[in-house]
Amino acid sequence: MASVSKENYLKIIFYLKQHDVKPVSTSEIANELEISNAATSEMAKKLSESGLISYKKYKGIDLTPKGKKVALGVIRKHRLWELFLANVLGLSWAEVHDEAEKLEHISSEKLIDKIDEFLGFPEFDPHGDPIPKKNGKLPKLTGLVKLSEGKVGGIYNVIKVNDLDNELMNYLTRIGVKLYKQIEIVEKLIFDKSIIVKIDNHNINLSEKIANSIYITQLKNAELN
Amino acid sequence: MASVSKENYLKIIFYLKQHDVKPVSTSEIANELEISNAATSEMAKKLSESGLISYKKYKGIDLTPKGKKVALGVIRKHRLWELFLANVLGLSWAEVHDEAEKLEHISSEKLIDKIDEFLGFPEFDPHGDPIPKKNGKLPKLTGLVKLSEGKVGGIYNVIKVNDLDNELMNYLTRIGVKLYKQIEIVEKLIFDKSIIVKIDNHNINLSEKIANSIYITQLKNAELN
DNA sequence: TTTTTATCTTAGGCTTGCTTAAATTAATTA
DNA sequence: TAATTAATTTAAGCAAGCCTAAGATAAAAA
Repeated sequence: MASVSKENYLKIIFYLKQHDVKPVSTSEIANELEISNAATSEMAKKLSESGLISYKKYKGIDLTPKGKKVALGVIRKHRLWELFLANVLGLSWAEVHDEAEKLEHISSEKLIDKIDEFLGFPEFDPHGDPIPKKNGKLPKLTGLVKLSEGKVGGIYNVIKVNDLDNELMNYLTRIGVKLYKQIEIVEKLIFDKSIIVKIDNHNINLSEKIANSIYITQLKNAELN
Repeated sequence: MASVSKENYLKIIFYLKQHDVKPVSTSEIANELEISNAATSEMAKKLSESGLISYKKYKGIDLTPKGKKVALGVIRKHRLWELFLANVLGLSWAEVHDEAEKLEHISSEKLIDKIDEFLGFPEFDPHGDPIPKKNGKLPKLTGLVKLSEGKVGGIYNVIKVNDLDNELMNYLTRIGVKLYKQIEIVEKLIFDKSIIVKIDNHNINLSEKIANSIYITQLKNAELN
């Protein structure tokens, strides 16, 4: 079992690799984790000895398949916890990250699987990021569409909300917009491009700006509703 | 913020003090935590310096009000998590303890309060132990009665199950007996002292032995049902 | 290509929380 | 009360993870 620190190193390496093909440098990691380069070099040696990363002095770091598996496991735990904390326990979207950052390291597989089951095996977390499956597979974000691009009469699932603006996030929470929430587009007003949607059987008017911040995906069985 | 280790010391000291008026000795703590006496002596010095315990060399340890508050906070977290894991996420009664042992140290007050709220501010955990309130008050176990002592027609709440036997616990879980579950006594059979109860609208016959392992408390509004 | 600069690693040190072994204090018994 | 035994504390040391400062290597500039 990797320690909390080791899991965090592996997680960060995984994230840094997503944006770049080159090996990750020790200083990039040090920057992200806000620790010294020296500490990162030391840890690189240890992780390499455990077979979790491949590392050549001065040449940067790559995850081995074993290390990638650990990283994805941690990310899976993080994202499932975020979703659970937000949708089940009602913590604000601003709070869930820090809490999940701790929970991801101490939750057993069994507990995580129970949470996964409780949530109905969701594919995306409150930020719209894909939740790794038990087998390590990452769901693909296909057909990501803005609410403003949906059709009148269509029933959609919220799968991502731009969390750039905290005030917006709080407002959305207040009116009941949360991940996996069902939304029906009742009417699109042409003169101000706002949209009337039905949430929890209430009709609400959302401005163009808000409708552009909510990403949706069509329900597989939308026709049945 | 006390470290994980320090929280565990304080928690154990609190438990050991419950059974005895005398100060707790360092070796008792060492025994419980399965560490050396030397480590305990060292830690005693530190906790004393932080004002969490009162400690005189060779004379044993007592919690200060400050230390007691921390201990009760940890115990509150532990017991709320146990109940949540068992009743909401469906982990077995055997599993919840180890999981809660980790969760208790990394959960924010806010998260715990949300769990408390989600559970409806319960007073007892899956083992029937009282859950400290936010203010540190411990609910009293008054009127603890065995199911076998209940009245025919009475509607009761399960508040404690003797978890001495794992097979029994699993059986009870299977038939739906869990903490805070409502149980109605339908009939008491005299010839074998077994009891027919209604759980989830099903009638089940419980042997005398089982009925003696389930502790109940009368619902305040039993007459209204 | 050589020099300079930027990046990375090693060396030595610190803190937390543990260990074993030795020393000290308290308790028991003669 | 003194001697023995049991309990407790101190001393020295170890591992994990961090730090700063110094040294080594690679990259960029001259």
